[in-house]
Amino acid sequence: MPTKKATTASTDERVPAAGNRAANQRVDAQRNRAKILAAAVTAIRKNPDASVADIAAEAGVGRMTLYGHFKTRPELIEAALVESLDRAENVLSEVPLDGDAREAFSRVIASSWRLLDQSRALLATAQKELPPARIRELHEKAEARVRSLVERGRRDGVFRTDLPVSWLLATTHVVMNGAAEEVRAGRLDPDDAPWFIDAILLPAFANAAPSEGAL
Amino acid sequence: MPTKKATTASTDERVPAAGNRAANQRVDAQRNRAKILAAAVTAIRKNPDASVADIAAEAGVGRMTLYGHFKTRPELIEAALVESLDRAENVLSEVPLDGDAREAFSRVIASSWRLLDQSRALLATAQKELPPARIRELHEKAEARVRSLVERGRRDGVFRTDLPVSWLLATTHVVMNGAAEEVRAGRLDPDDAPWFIDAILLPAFANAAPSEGAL
DNA sequence: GTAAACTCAATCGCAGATGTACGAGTTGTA
DNA sequence: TACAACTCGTACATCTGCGATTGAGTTTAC
Repeated sequence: MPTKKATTASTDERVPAAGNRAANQRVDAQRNRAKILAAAVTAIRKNPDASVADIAAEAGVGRMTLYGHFKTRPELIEAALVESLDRAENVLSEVPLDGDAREAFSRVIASSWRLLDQSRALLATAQKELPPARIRELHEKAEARVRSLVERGRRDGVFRTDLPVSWLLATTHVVMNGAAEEVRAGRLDPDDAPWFIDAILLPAFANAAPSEGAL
Repeated sequence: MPTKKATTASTDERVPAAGNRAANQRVDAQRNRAKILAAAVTAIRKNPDASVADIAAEAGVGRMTLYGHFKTRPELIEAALVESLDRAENVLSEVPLDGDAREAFSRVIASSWRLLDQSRALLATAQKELPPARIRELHEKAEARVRSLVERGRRDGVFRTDLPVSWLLATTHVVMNGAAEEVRAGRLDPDDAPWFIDAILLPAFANAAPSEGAL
């Protein structure tokens, strides 16, 4: 019996944010834990198939030290994803969403696209090893933010209503990912990326002008 | 000593396209070869990490039969990709590119996006196992077709010129992939997909109308 | 200063994939 | 019909990754 599902509803007190952690964990252990999580993100970005040993090496700790903090590989991946999304949430919650929906949308994009670039390799890995429900759950907060913004833009009459919101969100997602890919390939300057994304998405999402009509 | 590299410089005459193949290969062998190539595409689409054994099973042949046709896994992947792109090329070469650039663009999209969906998993796998130069080489034909169309649209004044062509092509690519992803997730009807893609890309690529300006 | 917590190297068993070797059965072709 | 080509199962060697254990040494906390 693989004992695989011991992790699901385990009484592991380390996963929830913080507070009880400092009580029984030594400071160097906490440091190593943080180093490992950061290393997971960067190692997987370099090589999506990075092994646990690769991540440990990237973190500068022994493989067994890593296993001391994370019993299994999926547990490590999940913790890294949670941490990554938490940081993203902190950044995004600072972005003001009021005013013109188009301008707010641009602000969100400018703040989002780099974060997305950093964690998308990790996300792809997580999708292979974590249950899809867990993935969705972790992404809901970030997606809800953009969704409500787009919906407001539609109510305000500046965003088109002839396409489903889900398709507009999906488009936003892939265009940002595409920009990240172009940057990586050296065909796009990172500083230009937010503008390039805006230049595609704003006309694409705009409510059709009465003069030109569709197309 | 593992004697691993005895295979490297073999004088295998089977790789080059065709012509000498029918001469010394039996018809059932050719059929099996075709079955294997088709199976590679579908198996990898189902599971991007499909093993050689998985592909052989999907093809309904033994693993050793597969190895009789393709000495190594990369050789199999490359052959499958070449075959897949060849079929795509056959379809796309039928699409008329004259007339209004926007309409021609829509026609290309309508013909492309399903093909792209079918081979994108294979492409992702190939990118892990084949040298990048080879990948680029195989894609040049298809990309050149769309590129020249976009460039003509710019000369005709219907497509915008304030963004690099490479970014427009990259956007086209990711939006089509996004549509494929939405279809797979069940959030988008396959029959609607071409229209949804058009609805995003045509306004995004349109030369800015003088009445509304740059939004 | 002592005990507990932590780090980490070495080693093992297990599983899965690739590629090779052998060999016997089957089928197309001349 | 007879031969060569082809199929394909079994078995094997190799490699890689995961996860566990042992048994140290080292650092932190009390």
